[in-house]
Amino acid sequence: MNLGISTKGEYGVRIMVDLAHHYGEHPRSLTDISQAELLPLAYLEQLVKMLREAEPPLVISTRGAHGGYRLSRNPAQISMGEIVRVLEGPIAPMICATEGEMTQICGFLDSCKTKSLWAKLRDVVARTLDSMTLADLAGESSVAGRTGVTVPTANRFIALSDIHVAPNLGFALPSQISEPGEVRPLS
Amino acid sequence: MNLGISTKGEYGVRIMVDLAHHYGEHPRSLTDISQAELLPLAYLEQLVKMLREAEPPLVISTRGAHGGYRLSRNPAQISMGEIVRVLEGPIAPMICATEGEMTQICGFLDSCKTKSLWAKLRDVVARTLDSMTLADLAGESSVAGRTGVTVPTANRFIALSDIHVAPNLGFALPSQISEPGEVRPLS
DNA sequence: ATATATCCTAGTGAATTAGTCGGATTAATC
DNA sequence: GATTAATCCGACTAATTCACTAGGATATAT
Repeated sequence: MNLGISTKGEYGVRIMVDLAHHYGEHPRSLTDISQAELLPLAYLEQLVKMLREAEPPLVISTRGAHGGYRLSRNPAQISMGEIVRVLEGPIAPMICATEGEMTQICGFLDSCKTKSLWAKLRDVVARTLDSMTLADLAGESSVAGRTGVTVPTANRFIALSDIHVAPNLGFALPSQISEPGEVRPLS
Repeated sequence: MNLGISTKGEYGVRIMVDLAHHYGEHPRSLTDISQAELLPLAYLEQLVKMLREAEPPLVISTRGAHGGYRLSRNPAQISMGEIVRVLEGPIAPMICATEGEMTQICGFLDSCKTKSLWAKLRDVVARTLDSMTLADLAGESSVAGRTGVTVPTANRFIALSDIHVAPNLGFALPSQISEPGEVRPLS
């Protein structure tokens, strides 16, 4: 079981974590990222395209020499759920349990009693991903990963310009499982 | 995103739910199941083979005319996690986050900071699947059949619209999310 | 002008998926 | 004993997806 996370999702998340580490600096080139993460450059180009064309976009590009990519937002305001949805599509254990709409498709089948299982699975995954932000992941030191100790140094990367925004404390998530395209206004 | 649940897992679970529904009766043939569930018989044969050869086995077969399959245990003692693992393999978002052992493989890579995300995802999925039994899905207490005592069905199906269409759920999120959690040594 | 980037489309070998097919074996019933 | 109904078993396959690779066009700092 691979949980549906392909290299698209894996590499894409690593790109975003890398960019989060360099948030506020100059644009970071894919060449640098591919060397730092030991990932094929040409493949990353495809993935970063998805991140850039997402609505709303997750990264912003600068062309030409000394160009590259940077996050479109503060890392604390980019949830892992948003990233994964852009790269892997809507969270769905199977076709009849796609996020948002599944009530109808299998509804006529008595035999389809497994719906609630897949729905629960989907919701639990969605909530888990939506409850973590890029800042949570980027905040972990690599040493912590080696020792196995998880150090969730919460919410670094809060730029001064972002202070007026209410910080996301990671609880009481809106769990907006409805539409990936819709922006949560972070009320 | 398909969460790694292929038709193997989907059909296999439906076989098990079907068998749970006929628990205590005669062996149920795959022909009956395939007609009831509208699934290809020859394909189900492959899946039921996995269920039968699992250690410990999930179904027991009877050959010859009037033969078929029956559950090896009471539905309340078969967790959905056990079924899914048999059909889909160990629960793992990706290779470096396989159940049980993942501390080592990517540990040397500074870049691999996404481990905790996939580990959390894996744990939350495993916990969800392990917390549900066939009896929960079949919608009836299996004890009732054996003891003769009629047990009111406590675990009725939760309508999917209740789960994800409602704007807010009105209750606090389960503690599953916040806990980093260790892997449950699947029993 | 050159080097360094992003951008864009297309192709490709390997693997997986979701089955199908043909037949062998076993057991109940006529 | 023959027929029938079922489990068993291995191999084959079309289609799709995965994980890239190739080759260029365009944009920009130096």
